[in-house]
Amino acid sequence: MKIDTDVKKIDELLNRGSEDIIDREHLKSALLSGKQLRIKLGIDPTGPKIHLGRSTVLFKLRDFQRLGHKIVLIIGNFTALVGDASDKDSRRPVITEEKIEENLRDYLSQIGKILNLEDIEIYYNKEWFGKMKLEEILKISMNFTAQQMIQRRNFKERWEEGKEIGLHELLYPMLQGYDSTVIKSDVEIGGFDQLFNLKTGRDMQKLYGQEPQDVMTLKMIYGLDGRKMSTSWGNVINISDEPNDMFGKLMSLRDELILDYFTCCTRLPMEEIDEYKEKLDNKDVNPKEIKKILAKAIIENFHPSEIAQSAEKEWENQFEEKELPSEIEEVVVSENEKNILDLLVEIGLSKSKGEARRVVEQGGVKIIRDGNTEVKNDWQETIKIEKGMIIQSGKRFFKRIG
RNA sequence: GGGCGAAUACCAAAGCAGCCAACUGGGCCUGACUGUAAAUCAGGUGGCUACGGCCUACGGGGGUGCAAGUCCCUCUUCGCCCA
Repeated sequence: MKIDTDVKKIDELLNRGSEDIIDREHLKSALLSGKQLRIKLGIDPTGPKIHLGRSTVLFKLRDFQRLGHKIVLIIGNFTALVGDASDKDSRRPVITEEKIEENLRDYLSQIGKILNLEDIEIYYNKEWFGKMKLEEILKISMNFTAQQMIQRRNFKERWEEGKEIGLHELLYPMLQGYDSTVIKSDVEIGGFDQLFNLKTGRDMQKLYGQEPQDVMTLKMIYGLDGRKMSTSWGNVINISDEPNDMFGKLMSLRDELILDYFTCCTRLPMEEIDEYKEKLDNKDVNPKEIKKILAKAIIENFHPSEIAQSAEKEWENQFEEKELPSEIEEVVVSENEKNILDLLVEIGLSKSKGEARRVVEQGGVKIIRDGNTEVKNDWQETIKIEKGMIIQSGKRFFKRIG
């Protein structure tokens, strides 16, 4: 494949959404040289789903791929057993091998939505680490000191706070760096918190007599609520989310985050994004309209554009026109009448009667019959069950009696 | 090997015998406002209930006592310090 050395594209590649690049000049001239570069990304298969926050590196890889460079994925099925500490302030639980296998299957199909998997190299680092001898590991370790490893910010913090740091965690950057020597990477990219690991890769390559890779870390994008995007916070958008769902989540994004999302999670031209920025700054538009464009653009990364369109329409109907969602799950209730709390629990809108009672008392439950909406706030009420009636709990949850 | 300390609900963290289904903050849920938001405000956040209460819960087990997250014993796990 021919390597694209268009300066404009290369500049965008280097600047868009990136945080640190070492060594920037070196990387730029490598990209301009016309030589095919090997771009490494290490993947730690600890969770089954890829969220938007973690997808930014995949978009960046795609940029490299589209210029004709070779993507090399390292599946950290060995290092996952150790557990990288980059994004945790306390020790990550060690994950079982079976679990890793399980996650892995899902992973590739999700990655395939962004990258062209036909033209990619994939390695499992268990291949080499599984066979490595203790002697060799010790030899490598001799080249690093505890002080060096502990410099890393989150180790330092944990050290100072008296939190534990597993000995194995100290080895992690070294192992990740060793991967780079095996696959002879020219560039390694990673999230904003990967800088230390990536730099260790440079050191390792030097030790092995290779030219050190250039490294690029990407800006972090925040979760919906402005905190770091993390599955355990529940503020994530997974790239496998249903389009309608994804649209709704993106619309509830904080306004301040709009531009970052445009930059990092879409590939709309920067000129266009700058226009949006200007409009937002001048308060020329309702930010809502810009968010709609964003939501569509992000969905189009993963789905055909008709689907993004219809997600938008669905959202507008439901939230702007206050119409019912076009698809409501049907449930069957055998009785003719039922106490409202029992009903809510039975059809799955509440997980206990206590919870149902709270929502009812607070006016969150509505019954819709023939287009007439009735708020139910008496928890003792018995509801007559009719086919086709709709029960709504809160703003977002609906069930239809079938 | 020795010493000390900790384990509380989704998370963090109070409580140190009765007023504890457990302060407070975050999260989450509901409502108001709004741009669907964010911010703000109000309410809620174990289960069941004949709405009087009842049951289950403060790492596990055992004990003292009318009464135990709260005291004692023991086990487990974790942290810190000394060697």
